[in-house]
Amino acid sequence: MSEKLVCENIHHHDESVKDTLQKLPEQQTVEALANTFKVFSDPGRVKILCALSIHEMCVQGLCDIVGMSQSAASHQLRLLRTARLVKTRREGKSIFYSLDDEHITSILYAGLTHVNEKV
Amino acid sequence: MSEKLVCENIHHHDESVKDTLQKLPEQQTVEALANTFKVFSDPGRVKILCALSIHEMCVQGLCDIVGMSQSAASHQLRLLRTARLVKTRREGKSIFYSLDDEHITSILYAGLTHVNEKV
DNA sequence: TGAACATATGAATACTTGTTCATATGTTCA
DNA sequence: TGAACATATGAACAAGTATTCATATGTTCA
Repeated sequence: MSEKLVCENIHHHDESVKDTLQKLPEQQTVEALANTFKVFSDPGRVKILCALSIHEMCVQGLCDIVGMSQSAASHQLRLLRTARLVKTRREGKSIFYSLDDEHITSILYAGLTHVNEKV
Repeated sequence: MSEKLVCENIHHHDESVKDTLQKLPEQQTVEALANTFKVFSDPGRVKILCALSIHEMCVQGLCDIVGMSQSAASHQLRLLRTARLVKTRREGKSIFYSLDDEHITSILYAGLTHVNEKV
């Protein structure tokens, strides 16, 4: 495909590539990683996750907090559920959402550290 | 007032919302967070970042590693540069990319931990 | 039972994003 | 200087995504 682009003086350049390719995570893992981060890539969802890292919350509450319509929030919550980032619990008419495990918080924190540094 | 009793349930809900709203990061921060994670939400970019966490690399090398066209890689690299996740260094005709700081690796690791757990 | 409430879902739409193609910029070396 | 190489960029298009509107499901309580 891109043979034309392959560098002529291959020596150390090619070595680095080979070496790096070996140490790289598998394609499957890379895709799972990207998919995980994709869930964190929307302000609404981040806000939901932050809220849930403080307190479990019903859908109405989350709507109030993120300023989203009930429908929009519900769609996003389905995404979060599918990604196994949140779990639910029914209490009467309401359904309470909470984080599925603590890794989620540590991902948020890792991001926060970066964000705070760059300001 | 007698209505207070009726409102008791709502209050409980409302209290959580109020409390959570206070503890929540600012809107600005939430958006910065989401934008940061958005950069990690593409398999190509994740692969690039993983590669750079192992070794600095020129564009050609990155193309080989991620299996992207030169143009596509370059566009993605601009994104990474704009997000201040990578920095560049020129050496002759080539431009070498490397991670801008170590937080990036820790974000990747936080994600990896989650991904590995869910398998 | 049915009315009121809480949440979920499907379809349509407006918006965003990644890639490609063509071309431009910048560097080296003969 | 010009030819060859390395990288960057703009425009266009295809694919993905978030929201809205309308409606469906499921729960409680009178």
